[in-house]
Amino acid sequence: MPELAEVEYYRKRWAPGLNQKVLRVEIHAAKRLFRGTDTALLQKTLPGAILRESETRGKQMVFRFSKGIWLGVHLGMTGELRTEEPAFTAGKHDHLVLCQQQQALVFSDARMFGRVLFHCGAEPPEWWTALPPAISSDAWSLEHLRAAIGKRRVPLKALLLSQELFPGIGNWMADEILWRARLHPRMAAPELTSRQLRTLWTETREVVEIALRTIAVNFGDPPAGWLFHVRWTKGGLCPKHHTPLDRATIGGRTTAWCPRCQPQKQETEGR
DNA sequence: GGAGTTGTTTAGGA
DNA sequence: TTCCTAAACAACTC
Repeated sequence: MPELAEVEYYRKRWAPGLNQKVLRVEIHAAKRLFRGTDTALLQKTLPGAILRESETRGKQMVFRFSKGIWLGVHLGMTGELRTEEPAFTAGKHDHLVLCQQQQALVFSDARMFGRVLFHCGAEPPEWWTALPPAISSDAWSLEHLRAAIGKRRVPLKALLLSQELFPGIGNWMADEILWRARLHPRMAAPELTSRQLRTLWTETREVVEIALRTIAVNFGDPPAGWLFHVRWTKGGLCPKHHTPLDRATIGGRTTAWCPRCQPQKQETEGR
């Protein structure tokens, strides 16, 4: 489910556990969610540690504890965070449970495309520091985007799904951005006029900003009139012109677009 | 029963 | 080497 705004929403669901000690850890250590993670160290170190703060970057979350502990969580396709009663016992898909006095912090993920990372030390782990600049940050400038895209020939849709370039963007947000920018998902970056590139940049930031204002707060829907509301429905219509949406697999993912707003052949739209 | 799912990673081809 | 694509991962819903 989660793209950046949903990730932010789930991060906050563990907020009740801030400044409280972890008493006990339940873990399905053999699951692939923990691939590459030192689960023995996690189980040994986390009890007694106090949850201090948390942060998201794109789809990646980090929870920082006392004792220099960094717990990374990626939700994959079906992951979610929630809290339960302190005496909660882990169910089939509850792969990590941090039991505290007031509540249990639960990470569950049915499909297990998610991931848990663990690091212990004064310095932040490489998996956190190496993340690209956030779309809402000053560093994610038009120049940054132009340079990062380079001459890449892949369809725009595939570019938008690349977490290096558009951290936190996923399938539905990519479609939303291209629809608002009036760009066909199969266009390639080198075909864009400088004006179209600027529009792509502007609309990316706009969609991210609005999504964080709406979805991240209470898991609400994006505003009315967004493609989001029609992109999966059979016979979905463009919110602007009520034109039937086109659909195809682009960049390996199901993509919906409006043939009228986003024509395959872009007319020269001036400079 | 088959197809499809808001995500990454990797093997292998061009 | 670099860039790109398709398949794989796994469980659930329609």
